[in-house]
Amino acid sequence: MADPTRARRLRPQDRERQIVQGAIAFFAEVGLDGHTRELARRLGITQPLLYRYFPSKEDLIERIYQEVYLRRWKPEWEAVIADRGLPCIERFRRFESDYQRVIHDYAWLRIFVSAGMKGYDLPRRYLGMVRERVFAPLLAEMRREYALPAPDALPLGEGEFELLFGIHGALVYVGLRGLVYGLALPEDPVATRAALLDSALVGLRQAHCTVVRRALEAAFPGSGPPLGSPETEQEETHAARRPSGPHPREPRS
Amino acid sequence: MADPTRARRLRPQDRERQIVQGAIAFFAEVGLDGHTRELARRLGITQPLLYRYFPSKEDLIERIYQEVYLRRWKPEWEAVIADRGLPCIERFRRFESDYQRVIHDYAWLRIFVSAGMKGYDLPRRYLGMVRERVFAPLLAEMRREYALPAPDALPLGEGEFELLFGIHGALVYVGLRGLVYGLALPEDPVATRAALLDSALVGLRQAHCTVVRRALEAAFPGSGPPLGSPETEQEETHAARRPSGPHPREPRS
DNA sequence: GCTTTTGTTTATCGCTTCTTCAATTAAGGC
DNA sequence: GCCTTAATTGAAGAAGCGATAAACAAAAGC
Repeated sequence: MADPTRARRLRPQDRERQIVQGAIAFFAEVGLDGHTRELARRLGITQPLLYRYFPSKEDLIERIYQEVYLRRWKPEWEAVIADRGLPCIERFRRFESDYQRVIHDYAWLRIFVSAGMKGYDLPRRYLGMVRERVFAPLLAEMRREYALPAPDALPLGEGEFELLFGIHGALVYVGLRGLVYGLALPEDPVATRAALLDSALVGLRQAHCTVVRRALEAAFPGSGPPLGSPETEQEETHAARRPSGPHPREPRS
Repeated sequence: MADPTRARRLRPQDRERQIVQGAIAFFAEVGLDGHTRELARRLGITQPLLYRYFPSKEDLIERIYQEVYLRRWKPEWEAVIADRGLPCIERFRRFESDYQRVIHDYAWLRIFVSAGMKGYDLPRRYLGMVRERVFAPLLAEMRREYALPAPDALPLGEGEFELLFGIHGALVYVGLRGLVYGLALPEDPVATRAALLDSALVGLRQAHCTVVRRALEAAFPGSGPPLGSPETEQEETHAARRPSGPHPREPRS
């Protein structure tokens, strides 16, 4: 007879999938400190059954990493960066547009943050991948497109990465505010991020050229004419003017 | 005789301060799920002594909120926003410059994130303060400076707040990467944020005018000439051109 | 110097944690 | 319908949690 308190007998493959999916939702909600007993209760199974499928809580979490982060990484992201049929700005726009759509996810963001808080190195490794596989090649392509020195002549600088991470962070923050800090999400987060992204991309080329030109000047003082073709030579960026700029200075730093 | 295993007898005032400071460092490191026994061990006292000073763990945490967040809020932040002797962009620059210096702190950021993960409403309330006490008045001042409709004629829109939160988030992300995700911090985080901020501020006025003009058009279709004086009438922002822009479109959204 | 006050610890309660192992029960093959 | 296989559970161990009460010990007052 059907005992409603007893879990239906499933094929191991199905049970495992159920556990993994349930664990993702559960740990996303309560953090990686969540208790296995509570997880089992939510799944409608007993707690020892979890240990039939995963030798330890840590193994289960490792599996979650595979499922949520490594499996959702798209090689296309690296491909679009290399696509010389598009301007670099557009390549970056497409990357962020899709990347943010993937990570703007309750489980993705919250487990990522929880792992960071617990000192696991998943977030460090993952963002390292973004940096090395996406941002570094992109910056090289931007150097090329903007007629700046190649990375082997002038290594990619921290400031260049920060330009990309800055835009990246602005977009991630939309999700953090809603999914971690508990504020109301924008009515249409995708459109919000798109608008933010477009608006930030406008000044990227200019800022990149400025950063590289300054690094170049620091490395080879007084060498040659200014590099990097600002094809629409607008006003110099605020940053460049600041030291002797027209704005009133702060009384005390 | 001095028993090295026994805690020195302190004035309650001193002991309390010691506990609070120790608890801030401790919970920042391990998260708010940290155990009171471990906290006591680090302080060199016994665990029940904590309960002499704080009736419960929750009370101790509440005290930490006072100390780390409410006490560090600066009324000057609201004052600088109202200072009509400065351009709005400069007011915002000064606010973020100092605000980020305050929150770019191991304990500040990590306890904030931990509280968010645990569903406490501190982060929600705190960011609500930033929104209502800083961003809302600033947007009103920007409307004024840029000759846009006042908020009582056209209420502040989500998109305007997102412009400010976008820049804000880009700066916060510098700290998150280092203090939560475990990546190497920039060599000089203050300079990094300053550069990021300056670079982002360049396009803010333009973007704000665009957002408001669009909201205005949505509210009162076909009413009058374009408002908001783009005194340096550069190219329209990418965002505005996008729907029929010259860039190759993505094959499938 | 003795007493009073109070900062601090020892011992413990009741509950929960992750994990294990033998017992139980359901499904599949013949 | 029985038997084999294996999915699931009950019970329990060892350790840990927040919190409490009584005992101890160091400083302060007379």
